[in-house]
Amino acid sequence: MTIPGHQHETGGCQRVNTVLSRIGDKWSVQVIMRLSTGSRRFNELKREIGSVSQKMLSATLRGLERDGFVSRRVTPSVPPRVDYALTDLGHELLGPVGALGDWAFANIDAVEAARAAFDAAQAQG
Amino acid sequence: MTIPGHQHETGGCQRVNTVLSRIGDKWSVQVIMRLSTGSRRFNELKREIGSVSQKMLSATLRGLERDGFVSRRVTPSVPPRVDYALTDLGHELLGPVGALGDWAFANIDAVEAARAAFDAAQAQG
DNA sequence: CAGCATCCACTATGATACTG
DNA sequence: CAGTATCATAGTGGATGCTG
Repeated sequence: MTIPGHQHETGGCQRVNTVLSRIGDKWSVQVIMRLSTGSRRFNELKREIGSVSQKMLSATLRGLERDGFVSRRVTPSVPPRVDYALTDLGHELLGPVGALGDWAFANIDAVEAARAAFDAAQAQG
Repeated sequence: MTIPGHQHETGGCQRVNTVLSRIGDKWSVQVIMRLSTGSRRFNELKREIGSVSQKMLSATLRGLERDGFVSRRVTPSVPPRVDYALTDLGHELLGPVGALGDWAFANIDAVEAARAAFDAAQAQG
């Protein structure tokens, strides 16, 4: 992406976008950050994140598992036990995602100020 | 984001997520990458991206402008001329976004292989 | 040229109830 | 505990036609 245009030959832009979309969805980054400190059970994650619904946590985990970022280990006991953890690929992803998150966190004030200024200009003009 | 949990005190996670969501949306990164090489007019961008609709390009640019990543300069002529360019903040964003894009591009084969394996396991199991 | 307005299909998210 | 199934709703994205 540092050399604009160089990946269009192979349709790389659209393919890469499927990964960026997962990063941008509502819960994936939350889950990845939680798992960065160790594996978690389903309801552990749900409690920690708090505001996520069962359905969305389930869907998010399935998406991350499908992409190869998260592993799912089932212990067939009663009650059942399922542990989620980052794969090697998931840990690698943590690098650039963390950098983007850090940047966003460092600049969130500037972004929110820009939004406020824009909205004010709209309301007035 | 490298120190999990440290930004929850100020609700940073939710606020940061609004930035990540913009990165994850369908057209923002495309537009940012195009503008990284210089300013563009509306229809220039539309032609270059190709598959984007007028409505979505318009909405994407307005969103990026609102967040302070893109500037919009109007030349009141006939026909009208509008030039879009990255702001300083937009150029800074290019760093982490480019890194994530590079990572995604470098690992897209692994991700697609994981997807294929997952889908095959589903179809069979 | 650079858009906005309208209508429509599809998706994402959530609330609730149920299951092995 | 760890989900799936169902229903309801809000938002996204696209097609088309119109405007200054």
